[in-house]
Amino acid sequence: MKKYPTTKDIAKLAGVSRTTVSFVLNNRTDVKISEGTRQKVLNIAKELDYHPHAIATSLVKNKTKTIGLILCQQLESVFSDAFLPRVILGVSTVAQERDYKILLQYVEEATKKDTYYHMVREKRIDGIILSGPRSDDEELHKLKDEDFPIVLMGQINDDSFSCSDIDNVKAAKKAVQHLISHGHKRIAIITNAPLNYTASELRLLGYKKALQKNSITYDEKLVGIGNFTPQSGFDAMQKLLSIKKLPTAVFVASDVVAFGVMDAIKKGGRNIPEDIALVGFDNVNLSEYVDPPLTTVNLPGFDIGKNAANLLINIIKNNENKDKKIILETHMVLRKSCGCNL
Amino acid sequence: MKKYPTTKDIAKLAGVSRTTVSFVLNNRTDVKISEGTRQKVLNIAKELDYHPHAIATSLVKNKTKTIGLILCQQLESVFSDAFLPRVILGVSTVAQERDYKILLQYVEEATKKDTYYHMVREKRIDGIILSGPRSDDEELHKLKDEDFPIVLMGQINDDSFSCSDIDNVKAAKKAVQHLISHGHKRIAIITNAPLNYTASELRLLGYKKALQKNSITYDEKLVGIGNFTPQSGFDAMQKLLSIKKLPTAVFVASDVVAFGVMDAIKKGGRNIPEDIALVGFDNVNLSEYVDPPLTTVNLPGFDIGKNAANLLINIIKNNENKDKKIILETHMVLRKSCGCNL
DNA sequence: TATTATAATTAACACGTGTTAATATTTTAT
DNA sequence: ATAAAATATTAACACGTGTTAATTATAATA
Repeated sequence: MKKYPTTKDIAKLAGVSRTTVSFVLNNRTDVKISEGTRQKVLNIAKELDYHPHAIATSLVKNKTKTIGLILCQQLESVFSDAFLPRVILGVSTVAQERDYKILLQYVEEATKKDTYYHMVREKRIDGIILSGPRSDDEELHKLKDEDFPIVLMGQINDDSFSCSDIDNVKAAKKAVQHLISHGHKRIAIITNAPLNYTASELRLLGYKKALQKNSITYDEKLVGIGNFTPQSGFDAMQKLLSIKKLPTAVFVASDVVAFGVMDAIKKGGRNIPEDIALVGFDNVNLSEYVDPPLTTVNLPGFDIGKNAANLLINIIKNNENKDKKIILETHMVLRKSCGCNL
Repeated sequence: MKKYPTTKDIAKLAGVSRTTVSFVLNNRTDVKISEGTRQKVLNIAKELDYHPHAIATSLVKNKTKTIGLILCQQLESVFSDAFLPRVILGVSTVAQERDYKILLQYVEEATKKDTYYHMVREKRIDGIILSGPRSDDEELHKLKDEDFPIVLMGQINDDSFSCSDIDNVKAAKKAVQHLISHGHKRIAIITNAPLNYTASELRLLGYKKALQKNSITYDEKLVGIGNFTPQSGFDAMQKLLSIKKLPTAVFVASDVVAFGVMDAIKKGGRNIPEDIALVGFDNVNLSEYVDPPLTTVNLPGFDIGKNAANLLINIIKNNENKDKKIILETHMVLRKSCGCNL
């Protein structure tokens, strides 16, 4: 591989010290450099196509200008994740704007021991964005105790963390309320994930609140548990179809899971929305194209990613409290599956 | 933030030199260390919870143990990318196994000037995996000239690059052949992307080859151009539906685009596969759950990612030629949209 | 002209690590 | 007991940068 020029090379060619070169290249206004040497250095730097050695800079400045993006997920869910690309894009966009790099790490729930904590202790990164946080994550609390900059995408039951998220309770409540406004009274829910996932728990809570507000009694038999995949939705729906008194509507807290649900309903010989109305969650790119088009709650992945990155970088630069929360509002996207006449 | 211990601290506590500490921690077998001091150093390191400073190590070793994952995509296509998560997972899995980190960068086609070339020159990474390479990418050729380790995910018309890919021609040919074996003779194609994308061009070529082999004349009117999104498929299909003599089958070189195509066909009042049979490409997670389930070509994203990472790391470690290619075979996933009776 | 203030430059150190070559210590052979 | 060999340890440098404090060159003032 090619050997690239250093400030030493520039200094030698310009006939000045390395210190002077450093001052010029860093535009230090507090120290006087004659315009002559200044231009000489800049020209030579340009001619050599000089790029500063980021590693060396990191070492001396004790800052890597790199944020860790930690993705905690079950392996299974990765393959049906329609959300990730836009989140990454959001984080990436802001990072690029603000001159940060992204170090990416997948953490598989099962294998996880010392994983991202390592990256921190190795001093490779200045802060982390953690997607899919878990309350029982020891590494997370260890880092928190060491006062390391952290932003969660999602939330846990500890209010002292910064996070970028949506209001899951409100969003779910709104979705169920919509079904109720269509006249439904027997409404089932199929969650996006097991209930130890905070988002899943909160969406279920929103469901309950909507029922309560409309004096509909909560019936545990109408609760199915999804697991990120269409298959899990298919299975949960089949189970629901086997109970005596069928629900007339289902709130599925994930579009991807809902696709499996739709399949199960059709295979069971029922029509959507006539026999069973459906509302999903996420507004995945394909929801518009399934049959019937899926009414859903928009999950602004791009913005969540952007907010997380901005928040983290602010914290790193000490411009922000370490417990600030950015909670986005969501809106519903009305299509045919809920029974709306469009 | 906390101040973490260094080898200096260990040395002081153990009453030995920093050099000795370094020898012990690096398990240098070529240099003799008495078992006593050895244990003493190890114990203290453990007690202090010492982690080596990766940045400092990088500087001295001139190796970052980090690979760049460069994602060249149009912004638009990110939002309907069902492929990315599994690719990332593949790369990540291997990287973790082989003790490498991943530096992620999105490169938007439009904005791109000096982007990932910077990362290289800053010496942040030891090699790159480039997804969505373009033949006219100057940065790419500059890096190549500098002998920098590169692996492409996809291919360009320059045989000297290493790559991890599938045989697009063969795969597309097989897909079209399948439609022909169902008795179709008037078969349209809707591409996954504009034709300056290599994969798109190659799949079209496979389509042509299948026709040729079966003595079906190629008709340009039966070629639609997709653009990653369902919407583009919808539009292209509507155009196809407007010609006099309709095709009886369509090969859509992307499942996601195919979802739009299906929508257009249904809205046009035709049935799949009775009026128009369909084969897709990618085997996206949802293909199984649309109506009818989509017959498609399996695109092994996870393995492509794994192969790319393994290949790159081999190149970095000088265990591999810089022009090695790993081309995976694909298989078809038969469902109902092609007319198969399952 | 001598003195002071200001502008321009640099020597020397720091960051945390790996490595080479030299030195100190112990063991073995004569 | 002494020389030689083997074992154990470390001083000193290197990686490429930023920064402080000191030095030199120039301009302004008394």
